[in-house]
Amino acid sequence: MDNVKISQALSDPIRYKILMMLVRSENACCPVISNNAVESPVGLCNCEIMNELSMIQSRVSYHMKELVETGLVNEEPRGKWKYYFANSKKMLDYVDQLKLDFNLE
Amino acid sequence: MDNVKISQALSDPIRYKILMMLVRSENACCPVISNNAVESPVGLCNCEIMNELSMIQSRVSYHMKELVETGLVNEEPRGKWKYYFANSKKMLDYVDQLKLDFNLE
DNA sequence: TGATTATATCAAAATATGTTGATATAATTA
DNA sequence: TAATTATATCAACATATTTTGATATAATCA
Repeated sequence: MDNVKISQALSDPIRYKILMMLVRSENACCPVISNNAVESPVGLCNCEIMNELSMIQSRVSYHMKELVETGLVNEEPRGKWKYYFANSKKMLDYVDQLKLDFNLE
Repeated sequence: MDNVKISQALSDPIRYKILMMLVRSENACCPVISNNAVESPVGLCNCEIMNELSMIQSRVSYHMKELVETGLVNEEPRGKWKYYFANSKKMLDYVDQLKLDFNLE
């Protein structure tokens, strides 16, 4: 089921942290202009996540791919960068399905 | 973090299904009296899960241990049986934490 | 154009997780 | 008490996931 796949995506501490970072970056009131990505400062690119979490590049790529594949994260290539955005809709769907499956609330 | 551990518990299709079974068994309006466990028909024992899912005994034991360790499931030994109960409180805590971490609603 | 920069992908290795059959423990029943 | 039943645990194996370093691709910059 879809919720099992999403749980699996959330079950890695690095991916969980990355998701939180994406959410925060999108909710920042005054988005930071970083890495020359001036036009659209929301979202984070591979290299920003890499620096933030002190991870090597291929490791970041791997985890971002996992997140994108579940639909929890959307991507948008911009020049030589790739920007990532949390997909709140998907997260809400996950939560709603949990409520149904486990009779919550 | 706690939510990562819980996501990991939910990331196995068998465990996810078992949790749903426990929730359903507890919400049944007319609990089924099964397997001689007459006094307290709610909850499910190892052997019932085993039969229901056609799994060998050690496999069920393994998954129940995982679920109990996260707190998603509580156990109560009764005679030679062990009964399991979904812990809705824990599930709600999980959902609430998701909402906080991912800025939902 | 050539050098640089950002990301993707791959194969190998490391690590973690799940499954099985065997055996152990402990309560129950005959 | 002996046989039966339910569950736990263990070691071996199978499978899946994560990490790494190397190499490839493609956009940008000088």
